[in-house]
Amino acid sequence: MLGDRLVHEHPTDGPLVGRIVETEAYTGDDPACHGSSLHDTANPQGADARASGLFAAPGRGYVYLIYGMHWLLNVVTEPEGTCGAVLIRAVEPLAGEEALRRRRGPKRRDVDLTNGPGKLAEAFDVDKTFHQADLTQPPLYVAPGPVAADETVATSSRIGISNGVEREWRFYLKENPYVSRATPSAEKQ
DNA sequence: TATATGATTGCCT
DNA sequence: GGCAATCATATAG
Repeated sequence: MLGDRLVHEHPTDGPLVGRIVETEAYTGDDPACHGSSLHDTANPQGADARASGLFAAPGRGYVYLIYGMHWLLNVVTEPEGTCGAVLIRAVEPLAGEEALRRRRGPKRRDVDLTNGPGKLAEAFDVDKTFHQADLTQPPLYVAPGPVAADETVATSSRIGISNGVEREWRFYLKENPYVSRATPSAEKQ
């Protein structure tokens, strides 16, 4: 999904477009995944549990409120009935920057608009509205895009989790300045 | 029904 | 570099 475009045809701010430069993967047998407990135990398709969205059909949105203040945007990737999704952690603004900046606040630097999962969700006006929405159709969708020849896809362990840390399922474009800097040191290549 | 915790960010020292 | 904000979901009583 790196290089793909995240497009939000916003009703008042016009088209907002970002290039995906950082992602993380989560699946059902992964202790860091919200659906893993369901995977092991109860009925996975339980009606309105938060994590049930992870078992939806591929291409659906999985939007999750973390720490009571930030929305994280995921795209469900596994077949219906299987738990799995990709977290979009950072994008590079391609269009609608004025709107992104206005929503994020006037004193944000360019890079600070979208270089984190909570930041990009706020900038793109993504919230629970898009939970389980179809991300192959407007107003919010992902369109295929290229990775340039001079760009390097790097991997590392995932950020901000306490389980499954050993899995290096974070993918990002190494030279891109819009990749989140995570917590200080633990950057790998 | 009550309490603990997290796929984060931003403001504090 | 450290910590508070704030709420949906999970787990305990």
